[in-house]
Amino acid sequence: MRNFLKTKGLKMTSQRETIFRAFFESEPHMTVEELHERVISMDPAIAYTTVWRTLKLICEVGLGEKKYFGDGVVRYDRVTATPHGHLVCQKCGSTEEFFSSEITRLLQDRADESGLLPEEYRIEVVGICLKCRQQREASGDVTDTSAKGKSSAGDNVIDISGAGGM
Amino acid sequence: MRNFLKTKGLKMTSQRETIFRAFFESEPHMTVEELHERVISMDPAIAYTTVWRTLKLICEVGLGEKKYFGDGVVRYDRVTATPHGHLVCQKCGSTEEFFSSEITRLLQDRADESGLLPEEYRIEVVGICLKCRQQREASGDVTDTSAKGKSSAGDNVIDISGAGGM
DNA sequence: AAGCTAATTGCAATCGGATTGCAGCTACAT
DNA sequence: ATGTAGCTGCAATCCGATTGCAATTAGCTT
Repeated sequence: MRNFLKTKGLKMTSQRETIFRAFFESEPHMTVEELHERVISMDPAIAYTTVWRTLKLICEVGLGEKKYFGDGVVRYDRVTATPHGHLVCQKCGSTEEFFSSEITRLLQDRADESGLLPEEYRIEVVGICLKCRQQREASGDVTDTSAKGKSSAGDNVIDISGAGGM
Repeated sequence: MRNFLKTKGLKMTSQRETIFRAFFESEPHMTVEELHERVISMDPAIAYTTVWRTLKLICEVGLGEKKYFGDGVVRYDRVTATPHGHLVCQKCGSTEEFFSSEITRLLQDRADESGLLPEEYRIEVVGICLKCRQQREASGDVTDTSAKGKSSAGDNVIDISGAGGM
C-alpha cells in the first residue's frame, strides 16, 4: 500500500494507515461518519475531514466506490472483483449482499445494446426484511397511519385530472 | 385526481394541479429544481418549497418514488407498473430506461430466499455513454481509464472514475 | 542528521440541497 | 357566506458534503 501511494507521489501517514485498515477490515457500505467512529476508536485524534478525504482518495485510486442507498447518505464500499447486489431493509437498514453473474450478464448485454460502457452496477432490492415483518405483526400493529402508507399497486391507475392527458 | 385527494382529506389547488401536470408529463427522474423550473414556466408564482412538498405528497400516495443516482441529488420518478432499470452516463448525466422482466424475476427470487419483501427495485448501470466516449476520442484525449494521471496541482483534482460526478 | 518542500492534517467556515416554522391565504364542506 | 383544516410562500434551519488555510509531517536530498 505504501508503495502504491508512493508511485503516485502520495504519502503514507499514520492517519491513513489507520483509516485504510479500518476501511478494509470493516463491513461493507459504511458512511463517513460510521467509519470515522470506528477510526477514532483506534486513534481519537483523527478528524472527520481526514476520513472523508481518505475515503475519497481510496475511490480515486480505484479501491473503493461510492454507494447510494435510499437514505440520502453516501456510503463507501470496497471494490470487489465481481459486481454484486444488495438487499436493503428500509425499516431497520440491514443489508445483505448477493452475487448473480446472470443478472450482471443481462445488464451488460443491455448496456452494450445502448453503447454504454459499464463502470459500475447498482443492483438493489429495497423492502422489508423478515425480521421487521415479524416484529410488525408481533406488535399487533396493523396501523399504517393513513396517508403514509403506499396504496396497493392495484389502483394506481388514477386519472390525473381533467387536466392534461398523460 | 381531485377525487383521489378528496378521499384523503387533501385539497386540490391550482398549484398542485400545475405541479401534477408538470410531473406526469415530464421526462422521468427529475430533480426538485428541474421540476420547479418547468413549473414556473407554467406559473411563475409557485415556490420551490411547494414543488418539493407536492413531490413528497405524490410519493406518499404511491404515485411517485425517490431515486438516487450517483450525484447526490434526489430525483423523482413516477411509479410504473413494471419495475425498470436505468442506464446512466456518469459523464453527461443522460439516462435511458430499460425493462427486463427476467432481471426482475431473478431479483425477486433472490429477495424471497432471504425473506425480504420487495418494495422497490433499483437497477442501474453507470458508465460512459457512446456519445461521450466518441467525444473523448475526438478531443485527442488519450483514453486511459485505469488510474494513472496525477496532476501535481495543489489540491486533488483527480477524476479517475466512479468518484467524480458529472 | 539536518534541510527542504510538497503533501497532509485539523479546524473552522462554507456550500447547497433538504426540510421545517409560521403567518397569511384558500378550498370546500356546511 | 362562513369556519376551518389544509395549503402556500418565505425565511430560517438542518445537516452532510466540501473547501480554505495555516501548521505539521513524510520522505527525498544533501
